[in-house]
Amino acid sequence: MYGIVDCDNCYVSCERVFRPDLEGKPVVVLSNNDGCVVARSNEAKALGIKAGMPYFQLKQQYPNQDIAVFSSNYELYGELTDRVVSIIRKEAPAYFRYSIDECFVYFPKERKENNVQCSMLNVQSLKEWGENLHKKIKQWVGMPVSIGLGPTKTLAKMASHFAKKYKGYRHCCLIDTDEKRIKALKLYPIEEVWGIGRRYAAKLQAMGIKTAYDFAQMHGTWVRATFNNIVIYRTWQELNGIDCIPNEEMAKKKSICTSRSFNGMITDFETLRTHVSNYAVRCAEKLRAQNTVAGIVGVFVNTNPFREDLPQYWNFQEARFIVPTNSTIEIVKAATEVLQHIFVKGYHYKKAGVIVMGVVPDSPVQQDLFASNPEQTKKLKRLDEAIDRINKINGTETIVLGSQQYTKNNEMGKAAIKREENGACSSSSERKQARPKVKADVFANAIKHEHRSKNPTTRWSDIIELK
DNA sequence: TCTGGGGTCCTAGGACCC
DNA sequence: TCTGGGGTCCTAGGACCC
Repeated sequence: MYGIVDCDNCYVSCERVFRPDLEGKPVVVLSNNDGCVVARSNEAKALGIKAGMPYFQLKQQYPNQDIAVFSSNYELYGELTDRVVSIIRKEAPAYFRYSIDECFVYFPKERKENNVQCSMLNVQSLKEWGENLHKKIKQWVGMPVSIGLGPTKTLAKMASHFAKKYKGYRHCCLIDTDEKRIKALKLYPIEEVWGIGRRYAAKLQAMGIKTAYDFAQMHGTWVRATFNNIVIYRTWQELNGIDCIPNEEMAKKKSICTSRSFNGMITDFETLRTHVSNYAVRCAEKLRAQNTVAGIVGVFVNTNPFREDLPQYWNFQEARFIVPTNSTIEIVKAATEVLQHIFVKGYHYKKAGVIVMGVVPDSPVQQDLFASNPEQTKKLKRLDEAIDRINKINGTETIVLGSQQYTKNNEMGKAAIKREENGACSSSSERKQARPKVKADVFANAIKHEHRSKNPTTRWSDIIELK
C-alpha cells in the first residue's frame, strides 16, 4: 500500500500559521516579483481566482474584495514543510519526499488486509493511522494535510483528492477494496488523473472518455496502440490496481537551474552580469549540497515576450569543462564568458538563468591528464568549503564574490547609492547594521516582494514578541 | 506599469560505428 | 542496374509533474 501526504494549499497554510486571523478568509500567495498567483485559499478559489492569474489582473478584477496577499517566502515554506516531513519520518515505515508539499509513504507488503503489521504503527487500520497523522501534523506544525491511501501511487493520489474535497473522510481517504476503487474511478474526471495532462485529457475526451473509470475500462492493447507511450500505459495499469511506477530513491538532480525574471528590464551588461553571477553561485552551491559536479554550464537571456512593442531576443549557449566541477569561481567564470557571447546591446532584458548539466557524483571525477596545476583545484575546493561554512553559520550571502556585488557603474549599484543618499538608513547605528546587508538589500530591490511575511522560525530579528 | 521557477521521462531521427 | 543488418550516442521536442 501507498500513501500520499499532501499539504492543503501549502503556501497559504504556511502564511496562516503565523496569521491565524486569516483563517476562513481569502488569501493568495504570489510568485517571484509579485507576478502571478501561485497559491490560493479555498475562499480565494471560491471567488473564482485562477491559478497563474497575474497579480495586476487580480487587482483589476477584485478591487473591492478583502483579499490577503503575500509575496512568496520560500524560507518560511521550506522550514515549515521540513517539519511536516520530520513527523512523517517518525510515523511511516518508509517515505519519499516528492515535492515541497507532498510526501509518499510506503507500507510493507507483508501486511494483512487493512491492517498494518509494522509494530511502530500502534493502530488498528491505515485509515486510523492517516487520521492520527493529520491530527499530529496539524497540532505540532499548524499545517493541514490531506492523506490518500491506495494500492498504487496513482490511486493514492486520487484518494488524497477525495480526502481534500469531502469533509466526511476526516482528511484521510483509503482505497483498499475493488468496490471503493471502482466507485472512486467513476467519480473522477479524466483530466484530474495524475499523469494525464491537458493534451492527453483533450485527446481522451474527444474519444468520449470522460472519467478515470472510462479510461481504466479500455483495453491495454488499445492504450498502447493509441498513444504509443509507456508513461500513459503505466497510468492505465495503476488505475487498474497494478503497481508499476517504481519507488524513487532520493535521486540527485541531473540538471540544476537558477533563473529569475527582473523587476523592470535591464539594458546594460554589467547589471546582467551581476545577476548571472549570482545564479551561477546558487547553482554551484546546489551542486555541492548534493555532492555532485557538473560538466556543462549554460546561460540563457530573454527579453519580455509580453512587450510586443519592443524587439525580441532569446539566446541560450553552453560551455563545457574539461574536468567537471562544482567550484563557485570556475562556474561563475564560465557563465560570465557564455553571457559575453550571447549578450547583445540594445535589447531590454527581462529574464536570465544559469543551468548546469552533465551532473555526476563528485567522486571519483575523471581528471585532466594535462592539467598544469592540480593544486589549484584543491585550493578552490577549500575556499568553497570555507565560504559554505561561514554562510551556513552566519546567514546566506555573508560572503559573496566581487562579481555578485553591485558596482558604482551598474543600475543596482546606482539605486543603492541613491537610497543611502536619500537617508534610507538615517541613524549611524542603523547604518552600521545595514552595511553587511547592503548586497541583500539591493537584491531585495531588484526582485519585487512587496508583501513578504517575516521569518519567525529562522531569523532572530523576526522572532515573535508578545506585546 | 505589472505576466514564476523549477524539474523528469520518453521518442524520433540523425550521425556515426562495425 | 542491383546496395544489409546490426548497433550506440546525442539532440530536439513534446509530454508530464510540482
